[in-house]
Amino acid sequence: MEEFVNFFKGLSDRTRLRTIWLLNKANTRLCVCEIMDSLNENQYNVSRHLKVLKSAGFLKEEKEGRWVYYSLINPKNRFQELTLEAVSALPEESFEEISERLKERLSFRKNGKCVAGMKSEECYKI
Amino acid sequence: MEEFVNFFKGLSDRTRLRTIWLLNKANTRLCVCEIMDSLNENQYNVSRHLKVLKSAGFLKEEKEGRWVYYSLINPKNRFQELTLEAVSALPEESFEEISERLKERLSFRKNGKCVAGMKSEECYKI
DNA sequence: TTTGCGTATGCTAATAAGCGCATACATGCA
DNA sequence: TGCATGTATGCGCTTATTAGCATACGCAAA
Repeated sequence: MEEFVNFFKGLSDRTRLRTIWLLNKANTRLCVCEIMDSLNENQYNVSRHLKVLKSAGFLKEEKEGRWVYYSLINPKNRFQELTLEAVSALPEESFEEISERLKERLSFRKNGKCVAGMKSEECYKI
Repeated sequence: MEEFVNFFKGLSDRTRLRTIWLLNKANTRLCVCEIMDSLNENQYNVSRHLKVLKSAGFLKEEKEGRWVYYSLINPKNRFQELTLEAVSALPEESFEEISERLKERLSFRKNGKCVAGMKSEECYKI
């Protein structure tokens, strides 16, 4: 029971809901700095919310050098599956900004990997 | 956005998640005392959580004499629909107790209406 | 109109959640 | 080995959430 409550708790915060939406939209793993820039949130909060989402069973992480990539776990059951579908069904308009920024941010990848780092200003200066 | 977060917040509490599950299971409106007894929670907490759920957009209420009946609102969009489906997909075992007590409690209705009141002991003494 | 009963709510204390800041940790590179 | 950089986390503060208790509200029957 607590498990299910925690699953919903994961989505009960603006930053976390947007994070899940973003990862679902991206349909690929994202590193912390990419999420930061897409959501326009600072590093430590993104990192902390990612931790919450991970322990709630939404995410898995893959470390790669200095970078840590997060991605959605495949749903373990019908409950998780439907919950994530519900997030997918949220109106696109509510996430336009982060969607735009994600697209821009991903364009800086090289060979499918993040190379831009945290100094997002650098990216957008080019 | 806040609306969606609040929807998930509605399900982010044990009592509220069980309430929604119960109303969905019952497939009919339930009055506060029936929910109390089914969940084995006290009156003021049930009442308060119902208020939260109502303002989050889950429930509607119908007053009838001294009784107030709550029921699930028909989903307004695909998001709400899928979220409620997710709740339905939760494992039955986790809700066995409240399911049993609901069944028992509903058996005390007369003409489909609650007449037992809050003194649940009375019901079970018969 | 008084009393009983189902329901709602104000007050308070306890606990949890979230953020800002500083800093620690880890890894790649000079 | 030392430094730069991406990420994680401990601390303190503020705000939100929840439960317990007492009590108020609303309706109906006497």
